[in-house]
Amino acid sequence: MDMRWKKISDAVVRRLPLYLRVLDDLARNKDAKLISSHELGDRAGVGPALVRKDLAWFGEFGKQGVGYEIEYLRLELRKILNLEGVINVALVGVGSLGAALTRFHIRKFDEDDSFNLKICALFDEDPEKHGQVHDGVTVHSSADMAEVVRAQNIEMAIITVPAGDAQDVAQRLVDAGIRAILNFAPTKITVPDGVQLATADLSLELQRLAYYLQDE
Amino acid sequence: MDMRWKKISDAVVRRLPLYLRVLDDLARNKDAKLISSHELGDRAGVGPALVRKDLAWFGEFGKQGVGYEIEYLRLELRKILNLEGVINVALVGVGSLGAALTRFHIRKFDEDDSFNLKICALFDEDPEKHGQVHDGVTVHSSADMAEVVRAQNIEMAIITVPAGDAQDVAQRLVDAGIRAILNFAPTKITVPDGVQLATADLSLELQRLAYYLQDE
DNA sequence: TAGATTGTTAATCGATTAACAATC
DNA sequence: TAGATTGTTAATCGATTAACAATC
Repeated sequence: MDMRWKKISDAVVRRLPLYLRVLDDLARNKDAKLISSHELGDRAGVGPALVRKDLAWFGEFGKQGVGYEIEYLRLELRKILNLEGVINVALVGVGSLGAALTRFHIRKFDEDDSFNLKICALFDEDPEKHGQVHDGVTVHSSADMAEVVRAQNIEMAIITVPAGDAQDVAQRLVDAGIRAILNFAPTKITVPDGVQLATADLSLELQRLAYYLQDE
Repeated sequence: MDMRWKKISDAVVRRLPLYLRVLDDLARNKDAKLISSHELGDRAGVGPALVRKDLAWFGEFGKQGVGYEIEYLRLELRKILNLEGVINVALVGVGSLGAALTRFHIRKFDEDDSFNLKICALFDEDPEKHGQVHDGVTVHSSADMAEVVRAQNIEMAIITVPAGDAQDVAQRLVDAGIRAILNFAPTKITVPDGVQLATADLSLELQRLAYYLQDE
């Protein structure tokens, strides 16, 4: 059942959530039962051949001459992405950004049935914040990280601490058993092999955009 | 003076802010005067050959047998990235996320001399918010967008409105003369040629991370 | 059946790495 | 000088696109 003997490239994995989002939208609106690689590609911003090649890594989901059944492909993609059940997420650093992202996420989780990532614990160094509840989620001491992660079966974490603390927090998360981290702090952090790291570094993005503002 | 006859690939441009950050850090700490492509690469997470090749697109900045002068390369990179002067940025959608990002950015702008992107106007549909001031920045009506953008010489924008409004807002920003947009809304938006779009789509990133949590 | 679209292979394109002459 | 490191070319690697037989 597991098609992953040939390691799938991250370039492919990055497009799967894009496809899933298109399918979720179509399923919600019940516009149609079927979709071609051409239309799925158009909506996701990807070429039709690439859509077919990406999906083919995981199996044969379409019918020649017909296309892909939206609801079926949607469920298969959720299986592939490991999004069938709820995944519990922790957030470390309850400053204004951390609190805002918590609200943003809890809202998305509540409103969107197909969004299965749930922030279920917050951590902060500041003892003043311990016990606070933000959008229904309790702030814990960073000292209790390992314990809370285990007790609440947390698998993923978001880092929103100041840049100087990010590497240290990442290490503590890894020690607590976390294997996927989304880092908002504007600094490079390193994690051991086997731990996945995603970066949301706004400063870098904005600086890149500045390049394109010149001349032309 | 302009080395950009051969269009530089975005893969290259994305790494320049990474190099710049390393150089900014080194310049601040005055650790050394010189750096080799090997060490710069290590600190930026890039191979040494690639560092040299990236820089070579824009000129010859190093000395054989010696390396790169940190302060000189830093200033050259700032020129290349168009970060010599302050770039004015607008933010549209003053919800909790927009407000938090504003605070985050204003703080970084104030604290870090080498960070030249300044949020100088906020926009929101809600008339209740017009005239509010967040971290020293005033909230304007979206109806006044074109006027404020012109008056304050705004070149870049950040979108933090709900997904359903994002495409519409993007179009209005483009109409107002904005040529670089960072989109936080969890939806695909399209912009005309010549307008640069960066995406900070947390849902997609988290869903991608979920993939790597399985098995192994 | 005729038309459409998949899954897959081959061709192309682009990005990274290795190697090395030039030279500080 | 000897050792080190650049800038650049050639080789490799990987990802995307084109093409098409299979088949619904």
